[in-house]
Amino acid sequence: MDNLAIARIFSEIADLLEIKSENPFKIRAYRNASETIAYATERLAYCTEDQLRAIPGIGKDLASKIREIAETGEARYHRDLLEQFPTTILDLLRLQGVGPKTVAQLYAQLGIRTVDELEAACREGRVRALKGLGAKKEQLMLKACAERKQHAGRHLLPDASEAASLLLEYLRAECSTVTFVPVGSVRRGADTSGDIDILATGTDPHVMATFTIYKLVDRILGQGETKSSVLLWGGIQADLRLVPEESHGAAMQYFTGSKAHNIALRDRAMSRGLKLNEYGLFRVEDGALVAGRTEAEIYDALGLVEIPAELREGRGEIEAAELDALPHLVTLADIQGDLHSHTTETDGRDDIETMAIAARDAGFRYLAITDHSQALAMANGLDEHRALAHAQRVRDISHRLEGITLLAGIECDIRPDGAMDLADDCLAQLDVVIASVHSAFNQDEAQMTDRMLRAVTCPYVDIIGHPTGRILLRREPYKVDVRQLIEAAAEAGVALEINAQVDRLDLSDAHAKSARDRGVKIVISTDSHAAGGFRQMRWGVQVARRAWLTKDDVLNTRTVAEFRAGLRRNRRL
DNA sequence: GCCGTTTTCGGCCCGACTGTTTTCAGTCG
Repeated sequence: MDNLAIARIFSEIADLLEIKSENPFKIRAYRNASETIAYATERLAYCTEDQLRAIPGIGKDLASKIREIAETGEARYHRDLLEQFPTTILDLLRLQGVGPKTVAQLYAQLGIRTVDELEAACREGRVRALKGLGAKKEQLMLKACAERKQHAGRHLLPDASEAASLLLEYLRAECSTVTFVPVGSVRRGADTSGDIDILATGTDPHVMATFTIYKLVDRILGQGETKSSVLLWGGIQADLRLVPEESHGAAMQYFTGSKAHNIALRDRAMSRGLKLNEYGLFRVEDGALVAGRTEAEIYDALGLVEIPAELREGRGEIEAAELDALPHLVTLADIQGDLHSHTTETDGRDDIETMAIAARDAGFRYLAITDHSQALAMANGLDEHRALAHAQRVRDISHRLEGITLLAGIECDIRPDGAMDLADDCLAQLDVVIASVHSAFNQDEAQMTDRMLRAVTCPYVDIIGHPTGRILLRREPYKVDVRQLIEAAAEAGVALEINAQVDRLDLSDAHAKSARDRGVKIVISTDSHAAGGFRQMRWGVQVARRAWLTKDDVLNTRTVAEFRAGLRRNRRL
């Protein structure tokens, strides 16, 4: 039982208690604990009750529940709650604009348990009959249902990757003579995945049976000799395909995709009198096998250097490979610092020093502490006075610590009219300023674009944080004209952020590539709210790689001195 | 449910916005 599984159970308990209108502080205790557990560095299933109780936010009761989950895989309290409400009710809670009170009301008065039932009830005008709900709310709910359906069956990259690596670990242990590799969108590092694809090469006759009896299989969707599909616990589908040794490379290529890349590649094969499929590259005239054992062999036979999986999206990679002009992609090891983090001074979970040490342990040479500004009241955002005092503490601690440099910064809100949330003379005294939108998300495109362009013109803004505001599988980006934003950033010398939070990954790969093409510098930041957050850097780097970024394109691959020299504020001096 | 005590209860974050209201409840960040 890994930490995330325990965290998920606590989070579900919190959701269910909310629907029951339980004591809000009890709910918060479960939610806090869920986050703490998800971020914890050691595996809590191996901890004793005393060790667990030493963790802030985990008391007697929660410690014993963690032990119970570690030993039995489940908590009785959680099961009891689920008996009072159907599990599907939790899907309703994830709809935009639908909270616990509404879910409780919908279930109690209309018996609504699923998104489909809610959709039907809205269409029939039954929802507006409930107290506090009207026709307009019905429309919003219909829209939320439609958005949900659009995302149904998709999963965030880390979820899919984690499920894939557990499955691979199991398969490799059980069938040692067979080679297993992840393919599909997980191998390409796409920000969301529809399913997990695994390729097996070898001759073990038990491979398929081994796959379908995996302990996390919820349901077998299909089972054959060369292809099987299962639905895993948690709703992720996994497909396994078995191919003979001589087709390994061709199958890897074929099943890694993407579709657009494969079509272009097959097209190229055809124009050379060749045919490409999952079994190999063949000559059309006599059917002779030209290549198939490795991917490199296949690309080579098509006159191309091997293309990294992340670039196989049909965005010009074949043309670049033909000229041997593929970028040398940035790696996690190139990253020297992190430029976006929060502490207990606003909505972070750990203090400055704890964050600094965790960043150092994660391999970073520098860290910018960038807490929120005053507009974010719920996060206890900083006004000018507190921001400067906080900056002083950051600098003091930086002097004291070995092996890491702290930069005193801020994540300053961009107000709805585009003004900065803090005065210029305050921003001028900080080392680095990120400007971000956290309010009035529903402005129209003209307003939102003007707002962000105005932020870019502020001479003390160095970086635009999570520039489109998307929350993957949950919230559409705000309506900002990214092209104009990139143009403005290029002219002003403002960097754009790739926020590595797994449900943001914002900029997206496609936008980051446009920014790079226009010469805009990129920073990759974890936006860590706790000491465990620095591990998320890898997901941001994954986006950067898919965006064709090299080490030179990314500001935080530089040393701290080079980085500071490259900031807009210092260049204009 | 956790925490920190002034040791065994009382405090724990809140402002803006929206759609529903006629004074506010629910949701979001």
